[in-house]
Amino acid sequence: MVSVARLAGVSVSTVSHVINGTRHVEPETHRRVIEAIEKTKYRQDALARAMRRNRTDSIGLIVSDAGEPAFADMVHGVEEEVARLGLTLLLANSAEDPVRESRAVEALLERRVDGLIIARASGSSETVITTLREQGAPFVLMDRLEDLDVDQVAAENAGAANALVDHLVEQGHSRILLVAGDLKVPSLRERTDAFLEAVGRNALAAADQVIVEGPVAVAEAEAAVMEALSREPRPTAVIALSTVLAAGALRACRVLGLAIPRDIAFATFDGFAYSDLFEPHITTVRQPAFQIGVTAMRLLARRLEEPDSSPTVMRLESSIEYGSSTSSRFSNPE
Amino acid sequence: MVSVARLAGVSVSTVSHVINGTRHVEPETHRRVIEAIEKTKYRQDALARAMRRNRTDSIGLIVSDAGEPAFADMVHGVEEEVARLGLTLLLANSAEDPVRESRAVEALLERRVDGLIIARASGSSETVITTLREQGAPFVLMDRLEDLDVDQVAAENAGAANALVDHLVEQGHSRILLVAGDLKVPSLRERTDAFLEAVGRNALAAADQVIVEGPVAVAEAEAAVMEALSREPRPTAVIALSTVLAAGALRACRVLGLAIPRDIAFATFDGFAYSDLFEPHITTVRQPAFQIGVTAMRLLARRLEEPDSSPTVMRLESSIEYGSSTSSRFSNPE
DNA sequence: CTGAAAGCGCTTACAG
DNA sequence: CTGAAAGCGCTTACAG
Repeated sequence: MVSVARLAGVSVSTVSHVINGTRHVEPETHRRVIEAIEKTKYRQDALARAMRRNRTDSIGLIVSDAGEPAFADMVHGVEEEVARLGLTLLLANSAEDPVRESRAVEALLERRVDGLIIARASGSSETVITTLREQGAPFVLMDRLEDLDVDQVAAENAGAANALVDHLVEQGHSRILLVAGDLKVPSLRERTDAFLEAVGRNALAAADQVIVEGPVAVAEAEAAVMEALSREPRPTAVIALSTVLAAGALRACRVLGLAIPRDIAFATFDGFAYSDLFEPHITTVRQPAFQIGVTAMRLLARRLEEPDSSPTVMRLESSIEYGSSTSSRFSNPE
Repeated sequence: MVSVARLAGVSVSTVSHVINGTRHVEPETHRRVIEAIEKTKYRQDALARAMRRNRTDSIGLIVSDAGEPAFADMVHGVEEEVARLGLTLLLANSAEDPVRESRAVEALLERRVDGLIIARASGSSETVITTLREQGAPFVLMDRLEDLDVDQVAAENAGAANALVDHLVEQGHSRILLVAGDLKVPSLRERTDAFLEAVGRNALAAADQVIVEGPVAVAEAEAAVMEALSREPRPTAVIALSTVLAAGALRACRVLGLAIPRDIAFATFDGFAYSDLFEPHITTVRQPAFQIGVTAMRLLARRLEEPDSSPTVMRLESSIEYGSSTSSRFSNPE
């Protein structure tokens, strides 16, 4: 910068003002400075700049795995809104690991992102929230909501879970296996609670329902579902609460030689990419993942503008794609 | 930092040295400093630190879409190695858009990442490379290699494409539709060239082969394949060169009512997540994506340590998963 | 309309 | 073993 100033025969203040357009400078001087910038191949040092401005025009996004379809779409949504606002996105995966999540938060905070969007990891400790608050960092919670007075956005889980159970009951099922996974994850907990409520509302025998709680990875889900489906009387329908759990459960069905829907009905939340192209067509609850991402970024933008506005919690409606996997007519209703 | 120093009754230099363990300090003094740090809830300012050190211990990774299965795995590989090295990863999607790619490079460079790993976007302009070189930023090219004297790593594409054609010929096919996509993408170009070579080697009539060039998005691929499969004589086998192209091609087959493999054989590169769980089982070339990510980070780490070592270009072997989609026996060979 | 100078929060020779 | 001070590359009152 000083060499630019020298070459243009002006002060560094003037160079700074030319670059940032922050005060008027004579056209002629302006031209000389621009020229000098090009000649010296000068690039602004964002670090030094951020240090003075206390802003970086960048925001951080942490999800457990941007490779999972639902998160991938949320990321796309955030990206779209970020681009529209002229900001930069720094993305990090926590791999569902609280330690990596904390590290990512620290790293992003250290890099002075202006705000953070977080889909918290399962065992995520409260210190993450505490850290954020202590630092006074604006943030919004995405997908996995807590009972906290902060900005949050996620899919409306309860209604979809209810509708799914109603659908299965209509198809004549009364013994359902719920592959619930890690109930420390708020979204899974919500879906499970709604499932239980729907079971009661439909007057299904509580003792006939099986809930597989705990598995996180595909292999764990497979093992747990194998076990659950080996007991008598066998459930006649499966609901998996996430893509990973569905993958494990499907693997278990295959190993046990259970055909879908002939031997067992199957439905899932989130589901698989391009699933319309493959058999079986699995009945799937789709959350408006892209829109959730967009909304998260909008909430954050508002928080940045009005730091003292009262927090908003938003729930976006999910929809259900019905497939042959839950059709008792053994045919594809599509 | 100055308030920590005051509270501990020492100089800021001592505080700095305690934090970084960069020189010996009396145990008693050390204790007082630590205490003061805790009492003041002091956090190091990474920006100021980076500014002085000229290092940030972070690296940048740009892919077109971390949501695509192959890239997702490469990202995971990079992440693993990054974690092992105690670094931080900043991830960005280019959405296959040269403008966004440039912006991401600028943003990461401005944030002073120590190095960059890039899977270049399709229309990626040469200025990206030029910028990187001008800045003297260490970088490695991943997945999409160029004829440049820089560190690079990707799957070995030619051998796999050759083997795939041989396989189809063995199954009796002689009219193949290659859904090649955007031939500006080096990996697709390599696969296409190898396809052509294999066609020649197997003495197939060049005029019987159809190459669909151009489509990038799913819908574009669908339209182009629809067209290609509507002409007579119809190809008896399809090879798609990427996940997205395969999705479009499968959609076209479905619209045309072509069953796989009964009416047409189908094979693809990269393929779908959890594809073993669904029908049809599509013959798929799997690149060692995770390992490619790991290797990219290793190459970068070496570059950081030895800036003047000569560049390495690495090719990692792909493998082929054979599925019923290319089985002329109409049965699942698994 | 422009410049000299303070200061952001650190690190690191230099001196003692 | 420790401190005073220069300097990293910027921005921004302050003065003219």
